[in-house]
Amino acid sequence: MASKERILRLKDETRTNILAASIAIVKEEGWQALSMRKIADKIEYTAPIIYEYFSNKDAILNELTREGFVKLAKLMEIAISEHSDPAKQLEAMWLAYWNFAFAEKELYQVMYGVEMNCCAMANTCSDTQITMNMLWDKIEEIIPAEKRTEEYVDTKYYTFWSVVHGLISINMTRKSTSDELNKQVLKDAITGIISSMR
Amino acid sequence: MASKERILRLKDETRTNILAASIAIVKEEGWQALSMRKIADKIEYTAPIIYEYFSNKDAILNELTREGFVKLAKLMEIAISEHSDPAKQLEAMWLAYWNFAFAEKELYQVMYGVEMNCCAMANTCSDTQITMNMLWDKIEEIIPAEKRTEEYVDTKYYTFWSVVHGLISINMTRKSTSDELNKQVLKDAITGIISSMR
DNA sequence: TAAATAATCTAACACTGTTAAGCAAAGTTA
DNA sequence: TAACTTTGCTTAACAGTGTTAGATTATTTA
Repeated sequence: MASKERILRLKDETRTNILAASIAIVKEEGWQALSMRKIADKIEYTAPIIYEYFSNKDAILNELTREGFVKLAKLMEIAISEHSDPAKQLEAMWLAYWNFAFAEKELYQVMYGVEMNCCAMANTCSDTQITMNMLWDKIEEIIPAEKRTEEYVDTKYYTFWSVVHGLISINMTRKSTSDELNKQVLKDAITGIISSMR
Repeated sequence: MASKERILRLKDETRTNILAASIAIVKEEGWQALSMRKIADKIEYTAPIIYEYFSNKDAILNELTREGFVKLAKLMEIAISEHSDPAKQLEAMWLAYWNFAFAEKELYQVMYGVEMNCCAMANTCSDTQITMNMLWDKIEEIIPAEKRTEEYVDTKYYTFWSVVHGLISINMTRKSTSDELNKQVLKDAITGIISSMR
């Protein structure tokens, strides 16, 4: 009787173990090192066993993504509960989002498709720099002389870059949003930041 | 005499062909489908030949990244040349950046490590939605009633998300920037957008 | 104890990046 | 012209990947 429950509990446990082993491997060696055989090794089984719990590797990644979103939602609820003013709440929520991204870096990566793969973007090659410098210089030019410190230019530069790159990569990973909305957000952000500079 | 030059030119040509074949494959089937053997097939050689032009697969990706930055820099110079007012120039530069990202989607992906790998973020699962809704609702709450249209909330929501996600993913791929600067940009952006809402 | 079922593993397939060995044509030298 | 060297390219292999089918072992049931 109860043995059935025990078995079910055990099955559930190895399912959890698979996920835990996966995230552990990723934390140790990065996403590109995650393989079915390595997971199997860690849970002391052979690879085909995993397919009785997940239909394929993507299913594991999907489940980790789901767990990531659940965790994030919980953190946001906490953030809300710690303030009463809505504006403060919103700010705390975004801060929670930010902190989550770095506290659970690996989860954030699989949730939002950041880097994961290839070449590590090591590229500090000169060509990478050119574009940056062009933008940086132009921003510096616009900022009135009395405000023009390196720090200030840096801040504005990163703000620009973040909003534009963010909008782009959000659009690339989930392609739902309308072009109208994108252009709107983009224009708003650009003109907003520009006007804030002077 | 001249035959040496011809041969060198041919060598250069197959180098170019390798890069062209690579980007063609990626455009047809995505980054995860890019393999050495497929490239070799396309240039009508066998795989080991590629290693006489590039030390490994990463080197190909690096070269494509470099080419991407060169292209982007050129587009930005054009953007500058088409305006005289610095603010307009800067705006045109960011628009050029934006347009480049979608015109040369594959290059942008390898340049900035967007998605590339895995599971395509298909995830329209409910858990994904929860976080979004929490933020969306809170934003809606803050916006004064007279401005509160769905479009307006959407715009603000995406602006928020873009700047935060952008800042995060920039930090994850190139980990140079200081925490000070990050917090500064983040706080500035959040409070800036919040104050712009009401 | 024997049959049936569940749990697990081995072996294999078709791929991946990468390297070493070999072949055949071309160029160089005697 | 004959022998030698270099070049261009291929085949074969290694170790790894995700995934599946079949065999094997262990457990439960009759």
